[in-house]
Amino acid sequence: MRKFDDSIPLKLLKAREASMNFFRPVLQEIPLTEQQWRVIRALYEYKELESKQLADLCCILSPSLTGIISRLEQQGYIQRRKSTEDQRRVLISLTQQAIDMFERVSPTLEARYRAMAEQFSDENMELLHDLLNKLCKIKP
Amino acid sequence: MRKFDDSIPLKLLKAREASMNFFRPVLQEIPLTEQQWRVIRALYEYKELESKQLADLCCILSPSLTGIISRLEQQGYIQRRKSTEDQRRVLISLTQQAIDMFERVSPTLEARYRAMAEQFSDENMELLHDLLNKLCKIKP
DNA sequence: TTATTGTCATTAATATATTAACTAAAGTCC
DNA sequence: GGACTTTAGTTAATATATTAATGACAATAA
Repeated sequence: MRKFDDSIPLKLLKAREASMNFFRPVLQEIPLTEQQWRVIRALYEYKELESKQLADLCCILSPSLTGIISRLEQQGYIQRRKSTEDQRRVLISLTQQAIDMFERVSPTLEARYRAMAEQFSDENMELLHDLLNKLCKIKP
Repeated sequence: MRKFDDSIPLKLLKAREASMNFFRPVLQEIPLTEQQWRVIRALYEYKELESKQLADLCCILSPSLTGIISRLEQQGYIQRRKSTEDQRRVLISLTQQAIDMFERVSPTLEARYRAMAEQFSDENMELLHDLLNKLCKIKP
């Protein structure tokens, strides 16, 4: 039978942990959680997003996102407004404070990312990106 | 600057989600959570483990494991005993009920795993295993 | 227009993740 | 032996994950 460690989901989890070890210390000093940073990073790039789009991009389920959003709002990092056309939709964007914080912190994280890529090798990096893209497309 | 989607940690997360979609429905019918199954699977293979070893194998932090263990114990799936040499250590093992359940359910999960591997291709599977092993070894 | 159906975000309930603090039991040094 | 340090497991507090259910709004069909 297949051995315990011969499991793709488990290895994906462990590999993610290994990669996150490069970034966690930086985020802890801000302080921001991993998920909060993911949300902020998405909003920095897309400017304004609906809650559902944000959840999909960040791979966070809606009920979790509701809490993350409200905590980030309390910290002054994001603002929300209701869509004028569709009163159900909520549009979310970063505050200037968040933009400033992002631009201050991201160089450090980018440096950590390069350190990780260097240790892993750019070639493996590219290979892994491809494989993960393919894996994301499989459907049960 | 690096784009939002060009992130290894995020892709590892999304790939893991895609792969777990093959197994979640099976586990939900037992019902067991993903983490509970990971613990049971490890114990089925290693027979008896200390809490710390189990945490390391399953990639679950000790405080989380404490809760998972106590819930599995309540459900009659595991039993614990104190080590005789070192009174700090707790040794955990499956009950017969859990062994029976495991042997009943695992064929279905193995079939799902083969379906996943087939869709992804065995070649990609092997390549991904290698890359993830390498990635697990990097240190900040 | 009304009744039906579907969608978006949230709430509720439970399980897990994360960091810090704590307890009990070993191990170490003197 | 006694003070110090370390280790295994747990508890505490907060954040997130997961599924089900809800409320408000929108789209659609009769």
